[in-house]
Amino acid sequence: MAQQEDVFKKIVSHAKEYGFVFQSSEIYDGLAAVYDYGQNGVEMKNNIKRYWWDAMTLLHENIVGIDSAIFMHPTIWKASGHVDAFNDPLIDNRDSKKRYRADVLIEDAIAKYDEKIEKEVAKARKRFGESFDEALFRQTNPRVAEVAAKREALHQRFSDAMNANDLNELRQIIVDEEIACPVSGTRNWTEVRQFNLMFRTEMGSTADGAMTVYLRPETAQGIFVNYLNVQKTGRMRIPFGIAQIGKAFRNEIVARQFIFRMREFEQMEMQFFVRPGEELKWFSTWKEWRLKWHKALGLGDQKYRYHDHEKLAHYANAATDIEFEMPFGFKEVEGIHSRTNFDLSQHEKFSGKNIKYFDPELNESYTPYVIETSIGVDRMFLSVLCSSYEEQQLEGGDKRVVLHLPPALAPVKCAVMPLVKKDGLPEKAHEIVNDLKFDFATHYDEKDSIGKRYRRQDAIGTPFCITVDHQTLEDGTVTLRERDSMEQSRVAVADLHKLIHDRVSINSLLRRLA
RNA sequence: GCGAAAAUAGCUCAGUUGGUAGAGCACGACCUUGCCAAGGUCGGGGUCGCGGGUUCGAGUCCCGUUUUUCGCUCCA
Repeated sequence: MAQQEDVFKKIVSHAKEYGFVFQSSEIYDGLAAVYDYGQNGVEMKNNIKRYWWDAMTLLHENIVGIDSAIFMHPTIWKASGHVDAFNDPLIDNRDSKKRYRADVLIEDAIAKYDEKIEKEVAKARKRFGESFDEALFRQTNPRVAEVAAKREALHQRFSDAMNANDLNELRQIIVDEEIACPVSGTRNWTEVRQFNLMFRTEMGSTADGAMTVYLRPETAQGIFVNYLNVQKTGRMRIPFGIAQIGKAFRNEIVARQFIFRMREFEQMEMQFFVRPGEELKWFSTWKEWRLKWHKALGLGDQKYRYHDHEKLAHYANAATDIEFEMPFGFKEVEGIHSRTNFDLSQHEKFSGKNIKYFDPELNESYTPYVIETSIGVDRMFLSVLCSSYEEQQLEGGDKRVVLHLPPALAPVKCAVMPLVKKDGLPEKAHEIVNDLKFDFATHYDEKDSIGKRYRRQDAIGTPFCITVDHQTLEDGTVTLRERDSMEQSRVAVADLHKLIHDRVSINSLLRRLA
């Protein structure tokens, strides 16, 4: 395990050193759990997105894409349940390290006063028997009155603090009431903090006219609220799917492990709309197909496993994760969920609009059921990077660091280099670059020895190196050096295009899915 | 969020009870070699994460803070 963490550290360093991933705002000491993609990272990320997008939209005639806005009507997040899910003032006890909802702690304290009063009342009832006038007793008994006054004062203070959202006051109440942690029994509390899953901002440039809006915590809702637009304008028939790639934002309490859990991240989601009752059939179809998509990359079939959820979210009737073996263990990369008709029903309820689908074959309207496939682009990126990284021991004691990236995902497809930078070889090499660059990301490099240049390309995962030598000038052939095997073959310049294309195109990956 | 550790050049790191910031690799120019990295000469790059404090003097000691990593916790 310690060794694996070492490898992970090296991968993080490598990602920075070779322009894949940088800490955000680094010259200002960074911003927690936010990262930027560098010149090689963005190419690889785009390739991952292209592979997913094409697999979804080109290979399935009943799936189309959309690109919805990040800002959405705030009520959408009430309907989806996101607003209520995380809106609690929380406080930690430093001794037991338990976290509590501050409002619940205070409500318990109020309840204790009520209990005290009830005890007094019960005692009195016992003492006076039949003749006991409970209402009069509650009004006149000094002990009850004292407790009731305290209870009322606390209740008032509490509701004022909650209404004003005054977290300091909430904490002060807990201190003043001498509320202790039920576990440790101590009163060693942290500050009260409001935990919000969603990032908030304001729409409207004047303060009084502004409306609170949220950065979307998932892209799925943009699909749900548009599904009928797409269905009608695209003349889609159930079953059909809508795909989307886009940024999502979550104010994670703990964000860790490099780009695995970030506050700003990118999702690739496809929502598949089906007839009620057929959702589990489609769930298993997508479960299988999505794994096939992953395995086609050739990172190693044994690195994947399903993790079926036993405890299901309230909206789901089946859910599974596709997990990938990262250096820090098997981790979720993609989720496949049968979301029932929960989201669409909620939007129907909150919007008051009829968004049912009319099924011409059944001649009836219904709210479709939804199968969701949701994959994190950044996690996918990390899985590709981690499984591709190798420190290879070569014969003769040499070492090289090589990224065995799936060629279709590699940021640079080929590098062209003159064996020496004289005798017209650089000119010839440039000629080749100027032809290949229309179809492939192509590098030119003439600095340092040829071996060193090969190693540099290995470090960013370039599948092919093309070397121009004196023979090239005579017969129009070059050496084509392959990244993983380091083997070289003599090929004609005229054949380069086809040889490279067959290996590095997204297309070559897609064909494995057919 | 709690606890622990770390932060010095692009990367990996050294820096003595506190006394003028270093190495290797990487980077740039020129020369040399020419099919699997580390030949020569010269050069660029660091207010030692940031802010205070102690001291004649702080990379080094103290406090705070930011970021990262690990464990717990939280979330899904």
